[in-house]
Amino acid sequence: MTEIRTRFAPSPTGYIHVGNIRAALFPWLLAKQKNGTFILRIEDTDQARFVEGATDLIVESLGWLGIEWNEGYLVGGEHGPYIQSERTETYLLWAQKLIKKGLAYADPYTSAEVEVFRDAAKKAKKPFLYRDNRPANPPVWDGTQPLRLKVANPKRFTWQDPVMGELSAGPEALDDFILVKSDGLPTYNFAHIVDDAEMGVTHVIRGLEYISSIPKYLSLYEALELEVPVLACLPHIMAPDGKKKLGKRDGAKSVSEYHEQGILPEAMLNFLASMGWNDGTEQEIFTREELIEKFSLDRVQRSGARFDEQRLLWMNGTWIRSLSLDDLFSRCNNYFPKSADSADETYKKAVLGLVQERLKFLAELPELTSFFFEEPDANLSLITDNKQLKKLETSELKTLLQAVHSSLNDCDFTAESVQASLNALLESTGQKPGVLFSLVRVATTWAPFSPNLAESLAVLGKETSLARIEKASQIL
RNA sequence: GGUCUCAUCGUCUAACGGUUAGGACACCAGGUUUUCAUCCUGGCAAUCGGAGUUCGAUUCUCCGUGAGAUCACCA
Repeated sequence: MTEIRTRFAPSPTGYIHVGNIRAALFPWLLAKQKNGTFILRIEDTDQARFVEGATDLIVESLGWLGIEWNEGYLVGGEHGPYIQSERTETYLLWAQKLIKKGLAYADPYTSAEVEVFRDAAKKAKKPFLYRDNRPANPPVWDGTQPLRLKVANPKRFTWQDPVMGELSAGPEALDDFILVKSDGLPTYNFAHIVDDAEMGVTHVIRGLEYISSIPKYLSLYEALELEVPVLACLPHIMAPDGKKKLGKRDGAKSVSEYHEQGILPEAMLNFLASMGWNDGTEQEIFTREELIEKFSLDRVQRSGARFDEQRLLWMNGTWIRSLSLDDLFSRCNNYFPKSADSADETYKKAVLGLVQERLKFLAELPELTSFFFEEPDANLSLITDNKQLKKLETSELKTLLQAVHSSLNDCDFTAESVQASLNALLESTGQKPGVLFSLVRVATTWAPFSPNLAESLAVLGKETSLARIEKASQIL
């Protein structure tokens, strides 16, 4: 059996957004599953769109998700270099082969002249094909003109896509496209085919936007006499609101933005994979090992899927809850509120333990926990708007708080003993839990919602809890 | 417009041609001595339309319709 070799070949034109990261995920899963090789290749033949630092961003995003490559950019390999701008000699070699065979020729026209052809075709209501205007006697290519493929016999191509099934397109889809630009650099159309062949790529997996160009690639493979790898197209991820392909213009977030928000890489991987793929069972949560084990191209969905952030958040929440406290804590370094900087680790862990089950993403840690680390500002509307507390007179509230204070004063402040004291107060004051517990909660946290009361007080400690209750009874 | 592709709850999806069309997210209601969350229970909700093949069609075929992609010296 031949080794499976897949690749991700991004262009360094900006950040990687969540709409196109699957073009890395799926080929990586396949390579991992088959003990094959996953290659990272940088496609930087468009100088105009090159963005400084974009490559680092790509590397960082892949690294965060744990999509590691064992050949290619930075790690090297037998088929390098893995940056297209460093491979121009190779492309020129292949271009010369085509010229010798009479299958490539210099384009003598300026882009303005080509534009005239295009307009003429439009006026005649015919689709524009460059090959209809092919020059009879093209000049010798000197490298300053674009080099075009000569499609010798336009025909219908039929091919097998593991995701989409049998695909075909007629000769109208074929044209004399540009192989080498007048700047001497190859086009994507040319370079990626040469590279995939030289690098021994067996499965080309990419977004659906390439599907219309595949007949062109097929004609080039034929001209180059190269074996055609498996060509698979992945359906688009659509914008959450619209029905368009998710792109940066529709506000597609970068992978690193989700990283910063505190989405777990496990959740992101799980979510991305389960958009457009499932194993046929009712399983929703997959570990990365399970994904590697179970993934298959023929179970990839054929239609586009909308990016549903709520579902991502749900999935992230379940992943957060599945982590051990220590593991979760190790990931929260940059997410605790500023006021927690001076707090000790044991305390921070205890706080984290209280909110673990309600955390949907790490960046919401401050709003959930700040009152554990700093004195909260009193917000009396929490009492006046509370459907239980607003029924009581201020004096009654004060009396209650004083009762709580003195009762808790005799308590050793484990969660159990705090609960026991509060329960006893329910008896002695004759108040309903809805009143008493809400009051204590507000007085100690001044937050619209907070974790389990007894546990919160236990973590807060006797001194702080009593001081806050005391202070609250003065403010009222 | 040409070419190509797709089509099941609001969303993500399952269903050898035979199921009361299943699950999950979201939403709604109830329960877990207070809030938010978790957890549990229940509820709402779908096969784009029309022909054909078949005893039987979400599934196969055709025609519509809708949606998307692509038609660059971008990838």
